[in-house]
Amino acid sequence: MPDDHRPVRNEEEIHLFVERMAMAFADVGFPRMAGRVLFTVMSADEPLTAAEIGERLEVSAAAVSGAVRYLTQFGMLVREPVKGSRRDRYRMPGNPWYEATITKTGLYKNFIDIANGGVDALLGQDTPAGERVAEMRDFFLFVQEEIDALGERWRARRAATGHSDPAG
Amino acid sequence: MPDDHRPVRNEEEIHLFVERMAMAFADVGFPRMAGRVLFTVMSADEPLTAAEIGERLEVSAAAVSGAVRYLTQFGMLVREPVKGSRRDRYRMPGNPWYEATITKTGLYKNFIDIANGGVDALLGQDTPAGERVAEMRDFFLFVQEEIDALGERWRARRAATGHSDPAG
DNA sequence: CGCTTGTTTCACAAACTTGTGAAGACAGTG
DNA sequence: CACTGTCTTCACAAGTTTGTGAAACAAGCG
Repeated sequence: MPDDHRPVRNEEEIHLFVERMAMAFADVGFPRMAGRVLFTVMSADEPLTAAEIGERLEVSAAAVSGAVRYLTQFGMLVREPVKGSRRDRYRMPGNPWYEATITKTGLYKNFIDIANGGVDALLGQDTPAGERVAEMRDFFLFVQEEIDALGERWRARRAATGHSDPAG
Repeated sequence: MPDDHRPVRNEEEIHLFVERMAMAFADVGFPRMAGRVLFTVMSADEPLTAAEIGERLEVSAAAVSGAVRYLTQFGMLVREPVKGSRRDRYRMPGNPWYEATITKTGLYKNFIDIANGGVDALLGQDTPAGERVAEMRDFFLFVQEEIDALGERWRARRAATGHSDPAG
């Protein structure tokens, strides 16, 4: 028995964090179960198997299967076969997914394109309606550009505070 | 009959814009009908009555009622009683709602708070899990700060290109 | 090879969302 | 003070989403 004086994990509080974070993500369109799985793995010190994820969340294997398929598709989760076992392990990628998610998402790109169509349909900016839509488009355009630049500043800041830049 | 050579509105295309924009907003959690009403009013040159909105969208008065209640709550739509009539008119506010929506929304604030709870639950940043969650929190914190500053830059830019700063 | 264990797929059930019609409330008007 | 036109509320129906259990599938092991 190792003489281990570290405090033990408060699984209850951790689970609360997982559920809250997943819900916050669900509120902005992220699939519910995918969020729960994602943050379960994130809050584990070791990579987890599908069965372990299912246990911790008390959900079916089917639900886990669907969620990890979704998550690995976008590189938010990495699947690792375990040598000499049928099980796979799941872990967080080394490159933080949220950075790419926020900065590369093109969230506003969609708004901009549609708003552009609106300006055309409204015969340019010479009407009150056209002017309003054009202004909205310009704002989203501005935000999109700013957020593109933001990713660069974040990486610079992290490098300055002594973080490496690991790959997934 | 006025000798008016302006091209006429292509209502079909305009409606397409309304529906697309509403759907794009719905995809990020905005109520579907509220979006349709919002962009219908936005693409009208004159303020509209509830009945007119209902006609254009071919939806019930009940649906319009619910949507405008939602929208006026957040100042995205302004309700104006019409003198000598029981009808109200709805128009876009002078202060563009999207600016406040994006910059003041505290979208990331929520993530930050929850992630903070996660770091606590994970006993600080001394574990792999705690470190991961803390890094995510720091990123959202960074983004939130940047977006706060972004609003200021946008207003400065608009002022420079000769826009006034009207109130709602 | 068949057995055992773990994963994926699929049809379905439960829960939730969303918009409707109908009834009710409200405010000007004659 | 009833009438009329407008807006709001409410119960419900239709459509979605979401996760489950069961069955099919896959892969190591004896």
